[in-house]
Amino acid sequence: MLIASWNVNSIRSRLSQVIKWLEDEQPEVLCLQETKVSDKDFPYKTFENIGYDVKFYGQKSYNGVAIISKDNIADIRYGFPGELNQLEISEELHFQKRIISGLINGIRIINVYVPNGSSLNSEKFNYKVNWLAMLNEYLVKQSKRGEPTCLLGDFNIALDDNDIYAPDKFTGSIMASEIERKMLREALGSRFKDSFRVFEKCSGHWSWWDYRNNSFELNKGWRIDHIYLSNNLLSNLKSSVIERSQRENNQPSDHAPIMINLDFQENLIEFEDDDDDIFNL
DNA sequence: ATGGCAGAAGCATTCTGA
Repeated sequence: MLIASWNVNSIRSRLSQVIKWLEDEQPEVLCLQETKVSDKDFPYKTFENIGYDVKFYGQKSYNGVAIISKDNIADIRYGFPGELNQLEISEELHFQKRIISGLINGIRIINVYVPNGSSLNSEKFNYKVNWLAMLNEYLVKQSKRGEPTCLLGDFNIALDDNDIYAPDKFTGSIMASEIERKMLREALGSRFKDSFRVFEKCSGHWSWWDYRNNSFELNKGWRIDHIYLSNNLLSNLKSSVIERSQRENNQPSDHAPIMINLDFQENLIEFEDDDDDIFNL
């Protein structure tokens, strides 16, 4: 079972590239971030035409997440608990669509687009810190359910110095500060493992390259897109890769897709739903 | 310290991203 994640930086601009990639790679699940489109304008039919189910949670211009799946997506959660049922949010608050979750083949998929945070002394950084605290709470609840869980997306955090092309230049600043790393580590706890680091311990593997300064050509990148697995899925993990070649496309996203392969031939999932629906209050 | 590049909104230019 192939499960992938891709920050596409506008699904409408990247639609043909994403469709081509789905047809070539045939993943069972692809999670998108930064779709940058209102739900009423999401191009879901293009995905249905090639055999994928689509669930999306977006807004005009900014943010937005989606789950694309060959198999049925059940028990969908839009946003954090209660978020969907809040009254219409004012313009100033600029309500941000950054998390969507669903159950696919017995696996809980949690797709996140963590705020960037701009700079450490900004109001946006406070928002990022608060958002990570909400994610922590969400994941604590999730782990109590015992479901096999795959947490993936654009985290906008390089957890380790070897996730940055020039750690001496960036460690301590936005996406690599001690407070962000601490908060993400706490949210992950001992509950989740970074699938990529199961196989690859070295530096030099990036998922994002800035559009500016010839960053891709110079291979100046960061690894800020991650796929985490709950411990009860680790024995099924066969590979975890970054699809770097997609960054070479014409008019590419600034992120490359990332993808894992889970094999259930030997270890079948056994999980009983306890119907304790703490997420839909 | 600032800008580089790209996308959306919307039609000139600003805002946002990372």
